[in-house]
Amino acid sequence: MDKVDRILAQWRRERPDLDVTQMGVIGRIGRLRSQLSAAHERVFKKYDLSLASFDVLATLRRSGPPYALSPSELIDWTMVTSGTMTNRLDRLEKAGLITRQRNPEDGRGFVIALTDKGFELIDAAVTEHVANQHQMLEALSAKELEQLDGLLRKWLAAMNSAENSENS
Amino acid sequence: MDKVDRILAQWRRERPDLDVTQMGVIGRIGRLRSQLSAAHERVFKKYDLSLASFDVLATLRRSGPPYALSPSELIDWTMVTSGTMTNRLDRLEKAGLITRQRNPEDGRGFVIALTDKGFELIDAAVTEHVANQHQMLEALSAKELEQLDGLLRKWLAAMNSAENSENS
DNA sequence: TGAATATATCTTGATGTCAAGATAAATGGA
DNA sequence: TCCATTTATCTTGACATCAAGATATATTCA
Repeated sequence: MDKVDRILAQWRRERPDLDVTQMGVIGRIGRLRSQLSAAHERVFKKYDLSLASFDVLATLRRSGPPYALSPSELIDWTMVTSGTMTNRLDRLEKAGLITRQRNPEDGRGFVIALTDKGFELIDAAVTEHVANQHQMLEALSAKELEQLDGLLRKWLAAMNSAENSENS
Repeated sequence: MDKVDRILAQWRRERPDLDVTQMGVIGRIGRLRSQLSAAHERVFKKYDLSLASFDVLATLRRSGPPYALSPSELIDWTMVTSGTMTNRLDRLEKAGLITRQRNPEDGRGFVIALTDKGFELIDAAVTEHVANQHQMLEALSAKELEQLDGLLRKWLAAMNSAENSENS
């Protein structure tokens, strides 16, 4: 009987007309996400990073040489708004982790690139990050992990197609 | 091959020394959460609510008569800081959805209670909210739902106990 | 070629959140 | 009784985010 179960029990008492079966899974996703975020932040802080800055640097790093993308490409990967990305890039530039140069082939755009310092920082951080994620999932067996991944993948695919069919 | 798969593929190419198996599940939890939030907000907006205000009103509603709790109790249920709760209560009070009175039995504390308007609003909103959650999970069968819930529950319990054993 | 439209990014203003510290009241001994 | 500590809540200041609008450049097609 965890906190989510207690919430469901309260609703069943107060609103027996509602079927709150789905609320458990959805509630657990939310709680899990915030626990996972907190666990992630502990590693990020060691490198003076936030989830926001890690996200951008990691996207540049895994894109491969020359470790450079446009703000628009970064927006696509990270799924934030353009205003948020501008703010993230401002901070990273100030910290000397990225450079921001006009795109010579498109005067509207910029090229965001990792500096050497940025490359080294994210490379070290991601190593520890991955080890940390291993720990977070220690409680589940390989089989359970695979099962969970399958279910989440299916659900996510359905959510995405529901969202897309909305604006048609 | 969804976006998460593409991210893993990039890491495997760029950092073959890392085992990124766990990153898939964790990434999907995050993406799912933001899709679910967005889907929730669509209903909340119809009632001029945000996730933040819905959260507080729903906690009061499901606590049962007299639909009143202290800020501390609300903080426990919603897992936000005291500063965040003060801010949420300020807005809800201004909107006439709750009242905030000194606790006659403890001069340090307050009693937060639903107004009639607040009660009616949250009761209508939660009805639609639950129907909305049904839709979000349409893609999974009852069996899959149960399986998913079991895995999430196990994982969450492990994360919680890991967190608690830290501060000991 | 020029005007209309589309695209890339930045700016602005409002919200929501947290951490740390302030304030006031309650409680627990000496 | 009275001081030290604890508890409940609010305040402050810094961030991060989004939506909407501004700006500048590119593209399209009449």
